[in-house]
Amino acid sequence: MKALLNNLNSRQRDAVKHIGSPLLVLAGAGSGKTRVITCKIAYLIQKCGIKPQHITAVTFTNKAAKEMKNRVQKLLGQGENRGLRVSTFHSLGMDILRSELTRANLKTGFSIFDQHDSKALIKELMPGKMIDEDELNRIVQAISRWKNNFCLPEEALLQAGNDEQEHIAAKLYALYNTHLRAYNAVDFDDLIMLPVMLFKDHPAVQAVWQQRIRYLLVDEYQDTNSTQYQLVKLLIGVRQGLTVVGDDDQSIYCWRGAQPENLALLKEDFPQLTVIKLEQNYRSSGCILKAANTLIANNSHVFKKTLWSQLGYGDLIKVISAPSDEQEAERIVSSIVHHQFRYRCKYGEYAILYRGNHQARIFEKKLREQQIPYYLSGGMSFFSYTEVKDILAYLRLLVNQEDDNAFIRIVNVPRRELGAATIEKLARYAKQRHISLFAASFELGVEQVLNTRQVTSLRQFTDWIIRLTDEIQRRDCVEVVKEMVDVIGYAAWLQENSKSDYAAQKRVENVQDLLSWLERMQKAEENNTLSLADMVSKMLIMDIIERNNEEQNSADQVVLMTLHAVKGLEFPHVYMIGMEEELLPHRNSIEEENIEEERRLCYVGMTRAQKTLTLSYASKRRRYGEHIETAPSRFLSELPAENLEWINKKPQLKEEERIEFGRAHLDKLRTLLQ
DNA sequence: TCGAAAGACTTTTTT
DNA sequence: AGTCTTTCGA
Repeated sequence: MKALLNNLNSRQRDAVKHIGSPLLVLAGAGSGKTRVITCKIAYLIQKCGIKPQHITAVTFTNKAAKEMKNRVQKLLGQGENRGLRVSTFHSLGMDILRSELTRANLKTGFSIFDQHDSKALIKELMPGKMIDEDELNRIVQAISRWKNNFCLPEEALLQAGNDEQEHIAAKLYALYNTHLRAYNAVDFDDLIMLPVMLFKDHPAVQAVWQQRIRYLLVDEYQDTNSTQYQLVKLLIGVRQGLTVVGDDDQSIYCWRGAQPENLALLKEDFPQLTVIKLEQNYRSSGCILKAANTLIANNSHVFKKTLWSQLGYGDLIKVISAPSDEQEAERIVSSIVHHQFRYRCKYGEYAILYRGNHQARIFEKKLREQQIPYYLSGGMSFFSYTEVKDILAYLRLLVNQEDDNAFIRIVNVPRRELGAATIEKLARYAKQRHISLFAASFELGVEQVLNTRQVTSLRQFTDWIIRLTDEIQRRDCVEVVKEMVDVIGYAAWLQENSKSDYAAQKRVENVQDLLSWLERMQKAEENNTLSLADMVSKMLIMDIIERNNEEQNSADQVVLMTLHAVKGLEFPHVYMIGMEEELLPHRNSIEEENIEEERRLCYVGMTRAQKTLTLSYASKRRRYGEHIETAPSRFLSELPAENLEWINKKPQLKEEERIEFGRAHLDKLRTLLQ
């Protein structure tokens, strides 16, 4: 215990020991916030006698949750963390819903729709044949925004007023929700919103959960949306057991409803709130930290804070320019090769960071040419592979036969002579009778709509599914699932439908990964009580790829990642590429005049670096196949010149650009002198 | 109903 | 440039 606290600085220690009232920890980048949270959990258990099952820590990503769990385990003795809940907001929401199915208006095995499913459903519901993709996206976003702001369809309709587009979206919102419920399904946003509704409607249920969670810790608080904050408030009630940790400078998720204002709002909602700032940075060299501070000083702030570091000044920040995106990649890769050779570093110490996923492609190519091992993060989620979605759709249907989306997805995969035309007819019939496609297949009425052959194939399929659901009850469900994959001949189907043998093999592997993950999940559960339904829902909100990360993390590979995905991580040597106007800041953000979030994104990237930081840009870039002239990012000119080292000579600026560049510097000097 | 080939569209970030 | 979609012919 002593050792536990001795490893902390005084501010961190205050944060850990503060129990009496709600606490807000404003933790700058690299100031040891995860350490504070994990130590606090250990402290609550060991020193305050709070049982682990009464403590819940909430994070935003499964990765962060996992990391936190591991670190707590290391601090505590064997078995001392039994019952401790460290989860994402979404899986906490799911647990709440599962504990109160009936009152939440759900049935066992409810499906979780991801964006793809949701989008497909909304598309179905949109009137008119001509569907404008932009409009669809707008509506999907609008609905998500409403759910994130805890705005019910009725309110949305009222708010829409005379705005025709909003009105249409609000109407669809209501319709979409009705259909979700009919499918016994919820979407991602519902996982937060429905628990809030549940608590509001049933104080008794709320009380149960308040008993269950006596101390709540929330990580990355600046990323919470309104609905999530409401959930936090409902869980806390009048009790004071709350610690939230956040950093308004690292708020980069406003576009999906995050409200960094929630940090300031805490002060109003909890008048007894204590605020502790963590400003000592343990990560980056002085030079990097100073530059990052200067950059972020250009943003407006509610909470002032200045990071400082006891680490040495370190190397200057390198700026590399290149005539084209291709050469940019070449220069960066060769810079890594040289550095790695000269200083005997591991490849795993380097990270290449960028704004958009597509930027990785060219770097992949160059790294492969040089035979440098790399790890590409993000891009494709494991669950977005068609083969994974297919098998998952089978599982969803086994668990929840009302899930029409799952039904449509796999009814003819592999081929069962039940093509689009047949399903179309079935769907029309089901709609008229207000029942699911699955249920419709058993009705006598379908025999009028479909021909004999179609009916036979259809019933063959649905009967088979029924038999399987029955078997799952009686036998080891993972075994049944494995057999099912064999029976449908899925591997052969993949072989036929892949472009190359290699691709087919990869896809078969993915399916096997999915199955072995199911198996592991089943075994991990103590008394083997996990039903298939539980496993499917768990799986849908957890990304398997994150599980494999562990192996990948320990492998010695250069990391390629988006600036969003890199939050929370650190690397000895960081390369930020594509430091150009229209890219960082992104052109859409420039249009929306949302430069501050882009600046924070840049700040997050810079503060990942421990020893060296290299920024690069190209003056010509390929976009949609054509060459575009680009300009260096304004953020480069916001950095203090004395912290930068231009590797290639500064590109010739046009006269007006040079004046602009100089003016920016003068402005900065002036503000510094004030 | 299915496959090949032309054509359209893409790039913001993700639980 | 690369990927996903639509179209046309069998």
